[in-house]
Amino acid sequence: MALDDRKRLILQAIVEDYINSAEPVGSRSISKKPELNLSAATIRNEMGDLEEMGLLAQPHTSAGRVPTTGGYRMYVDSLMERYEMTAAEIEKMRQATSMKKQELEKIVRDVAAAFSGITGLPVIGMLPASEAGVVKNIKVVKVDDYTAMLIVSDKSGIIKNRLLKLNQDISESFADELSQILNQNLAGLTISEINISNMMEIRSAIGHNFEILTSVIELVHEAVSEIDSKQIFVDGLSNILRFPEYSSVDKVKELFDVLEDKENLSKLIVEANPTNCTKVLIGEEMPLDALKNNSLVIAPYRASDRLVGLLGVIGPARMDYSRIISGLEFFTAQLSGVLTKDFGTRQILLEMGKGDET
Amino acid sequence: MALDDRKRLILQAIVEDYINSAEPVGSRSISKKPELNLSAATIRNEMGDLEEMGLLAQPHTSAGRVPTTGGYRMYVDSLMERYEMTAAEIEKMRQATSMKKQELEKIVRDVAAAFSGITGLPVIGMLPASEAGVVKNIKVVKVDDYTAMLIVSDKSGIIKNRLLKLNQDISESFADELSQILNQNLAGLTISEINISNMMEIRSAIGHNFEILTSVIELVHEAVSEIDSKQIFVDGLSNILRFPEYSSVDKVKELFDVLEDKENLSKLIVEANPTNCTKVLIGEEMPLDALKNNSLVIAPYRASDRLVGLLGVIGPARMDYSRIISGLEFFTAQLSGVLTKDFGTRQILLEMGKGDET
DNA sequence: TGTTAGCACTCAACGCGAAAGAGTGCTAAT
DNA sequence: ATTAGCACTCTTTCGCGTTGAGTGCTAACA
Repeated sequence: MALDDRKRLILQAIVEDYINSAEPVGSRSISKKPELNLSAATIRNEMGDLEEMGLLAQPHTSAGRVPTTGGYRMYVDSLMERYEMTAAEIEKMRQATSMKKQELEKIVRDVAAAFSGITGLPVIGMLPASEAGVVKNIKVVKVDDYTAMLIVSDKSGIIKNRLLKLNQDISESFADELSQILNQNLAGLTISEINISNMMEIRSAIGHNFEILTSVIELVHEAVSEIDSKQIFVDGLSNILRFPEYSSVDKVKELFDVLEDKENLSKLIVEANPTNCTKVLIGEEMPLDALKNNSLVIAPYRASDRLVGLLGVIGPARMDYSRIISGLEFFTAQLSGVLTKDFGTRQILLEMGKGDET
Repeated sequence: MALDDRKRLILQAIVEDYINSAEPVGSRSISKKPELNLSAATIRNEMGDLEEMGLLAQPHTSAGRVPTTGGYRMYVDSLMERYEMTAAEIEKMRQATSMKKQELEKIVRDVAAAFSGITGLPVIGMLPASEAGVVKNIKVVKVDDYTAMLIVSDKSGIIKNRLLKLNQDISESFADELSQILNQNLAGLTISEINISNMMEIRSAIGHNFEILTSVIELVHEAVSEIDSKQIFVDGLSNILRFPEYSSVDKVKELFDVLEDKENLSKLIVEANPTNCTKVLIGEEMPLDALKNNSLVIAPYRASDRLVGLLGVIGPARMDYSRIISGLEFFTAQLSGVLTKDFGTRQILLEMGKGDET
């Protein structure tokens, strides 16, 4: 059976009506729309056809129709119109990205919060996973009496730091010396290569003050592993409570359990694999059984053509795809723009590492 | 009417039964307990008395009794026995605090997560609010080509840092120069005192490179304001979904709305004001109407006698006070121990500031 | 041949009342 | 002072008829 223009219009109308109302839509309410001038009976016939094609379903015999996963898919792929963001939304976005010159993590979190506010849905953010986590440079800086800061940068330009609490005061020159020793021994190594044997070497190089060394190694290791693991977070989780889909606590718990488990969530995002463009996972397309009634829209953000991280929106399958997709693409584009601009031509985040400096 | 020993025993039994079952407890189930050898009828008489005293209430005439706020209060203040933490719980705690030598924030977050795991309740953590946020020392360190790190420490020893992305490479000596200029102009000032006029002064001191300066000032301001505002966070929020008290989404939303609003939450915590010991707010004692069915247990943690921050547990009024209170005191004591030990005799966090060094 | 009005049919949702069950308060006996 | 017994109350549950939205089918119509 062919999906002619009239069927397409009807399907679109049904999907959009359902997205708004959350209630199965009947033939009468569609026949009332002025754009298609048809009686309820005709609509009913068409609905029957659409159901046969697997695009619609009935919760029960005497109910209206509800889009199936396939129906939403058809809508998203070829029916819906692009939503234009309002001036207010654009303004909100601008504000979230205007506090420039910050760390990547803070920028992304701010953007996620703003987007969650606009969509009224939870937003998932993923920060870059570095490649291999190769230590490029380590620096120890005296900050205060009894406190030094350890700054580790890796080859991909990510920077992590840790405070180092000491039992005794150290001189600035000792900090410099320590920096040098650490760099000589650890620069160029990956996290897995930093182990007891390096530690021994460094210990002998220092020759004294064993306690500081142990702490330092511990902290370097910790900082590097943080670089190594991709970070993931969720903002605006409680937004979903507004949807009738989550009127039962069991449903809420099901979703929360997935979203609070970073491991699982990370797997989900990676499986969605939005390598180079916005990806939409609808209902039954979701890889986790617990999420079969939800949808995920996810898109990458970049800094001059290189993938940096991901931003996603999760919600009921009955979400406003048009707004969400347009919005997400707008936001990731903005984010990419900010990152590309702010971090200069030779990207701080992306630079592959050339010379060392200590 | 006096609260004799028998009444106390009965009240205790009722409260504990209700904490376990979440259902109004009837006279029969209490009379079955071997420790008080009484018939249901006798228990009923006593229950009537306890109700008259405002310690129990009936949801409706033919239901069992439920503790009132006053009943819980009596239980917490003078009836309950101290819960002894199990070896497994202590081990979990030990692990959470064993990754020492970290930043305060990370330690507290780890402890909160561990405690949330043990209690199965949301845990609220509050990090120190500094006094006035006086800048003690500012340091600019070159980290990488095009990147420098700005490290601001305040008089109370809190340290914040910001990455500084540059359009051009800078030399280490320029970073040092910048550090010196910033210190000369900003050390000793509070956040509100750092404004346009200082900025002008510094600008004239540098004499060139206006763009870097603007960013630096912005970041200093940002870092100092972060010191100035107390940080607050909630861990394990989804735990509450397990309780029948939150079987309706409205109830969940009510609680979530309060806990997601950091402003409100902060006010709540401050009003609870657990100045020097564990404080329990029960049901109607809660300052917010939306929380009249919840309770909050909150306790301070310290570093050698000086208040550092707070840790709290929030949940239904029907919470296991004995476990929660014992656990929280154990945890805050551990935390205080770690902080006191790790940060040396002259506390890094608490030191009032003596000399400067650049 | 496509469209529409009419109508019987289906099924969830709602409201109502009877029955069950848990627990109480009171009274009288121990 | 305690307890057994009993009438009473009130929620919970279940069954059941009613309602109403919406369908599918058929026959009339353009």
